[in-house]
Amino acid sequence: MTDEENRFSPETRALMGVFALYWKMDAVIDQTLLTPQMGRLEGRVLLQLDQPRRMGALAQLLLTGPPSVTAAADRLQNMGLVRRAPDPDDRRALVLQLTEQGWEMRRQLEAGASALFRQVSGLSDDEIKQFAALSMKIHDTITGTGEILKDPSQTGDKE
Amino acid sequence: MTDEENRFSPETRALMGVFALYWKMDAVIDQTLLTPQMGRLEGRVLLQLDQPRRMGALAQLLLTGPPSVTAAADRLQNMGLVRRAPDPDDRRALVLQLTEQGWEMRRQLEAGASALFRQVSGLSDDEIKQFAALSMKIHDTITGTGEILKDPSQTGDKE
DNA sequence: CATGAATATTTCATTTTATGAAGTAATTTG
DNA sequence: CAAATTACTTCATAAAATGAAATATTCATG
Repeated sequence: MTDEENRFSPETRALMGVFALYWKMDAVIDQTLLTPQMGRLEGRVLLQLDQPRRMGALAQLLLTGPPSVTAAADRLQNMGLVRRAPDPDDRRALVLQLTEQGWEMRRQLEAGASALFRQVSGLSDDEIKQFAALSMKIHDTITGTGEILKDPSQTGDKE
Repeated sequence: MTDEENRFSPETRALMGVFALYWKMDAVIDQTLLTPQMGRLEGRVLLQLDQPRRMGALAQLLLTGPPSVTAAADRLQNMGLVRRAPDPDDRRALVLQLTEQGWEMRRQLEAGASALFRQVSGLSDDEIKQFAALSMKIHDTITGTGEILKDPSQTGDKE
């Protein structure tokens, strides 16, 4: 770490790397890994579908509104990557699940992103492991709780 | 780390955390830290303006096209947060620099994001420092080189 | 030093994408 | 069983990204 960079707080330094990494990955993934008919949101939906999920659950996970999920699901369905199935527990609801082709696409996406991460991050295998451990901790905090903020209006309910 | 999560490669685990963190931060920042008239791109421009930068340099840093930077600069200028100044080295070029108000806004943004990071990451002070060190390494690899990819058509030139 | 090619930015038209309000169907409440 | 709520979709609208062309300046070259 250079002196230049020491003037930033640890939090800021953490964010600088995360943001740079995300934007770089996002741009390259969009250009190389995603088919032209597939936008960023569709990619994110694919990644969340490691298990069947309800449309509403996806909207909540992706921090977006139901109409966006509907649109993304439509496009993915047209590409044959996902299928809408009725939710046995609630006949209003639909679960989105990957087709065989969808799994293949998702696998490719994950593999491509992993390879890209190695290239772009420049970390050694050992550093990647360290980074992964901390990163996973963050992941669990975010997905596990969701209600970190003090303001109750921000804790997941949008309507 | 749970057994559940062990089935993912270190690279994937690294990315899961980074993506979750980014999306969460992005959403909350947009809702709370940015003024309504200010979009995500404007926020990113502000963060890059720790020093005056040319419009083109910003486009390259932000991985977007010149028209987007022009539009963002227009909006920020209308809010009184930035100023366009002629580049002494090249009369075609303009450098964008923060006004006093812009610095204040940027400071707020950085402080707000840092505080938010503490909350959502759930890491201890010590873990934050570790994470920051690795994260900064990634940051330097990305910003320092830019030409990591093998394919020459992807190494920064868009036209 | 004049001319053509390249570069920096902007403008404009177009397409994508996100957002909000209303609509339909099913569930829950009382 | 009626009213209120919830899940999803549709549609209209607003916001954002993208590409092509225009202007001004610089650079390369003969």
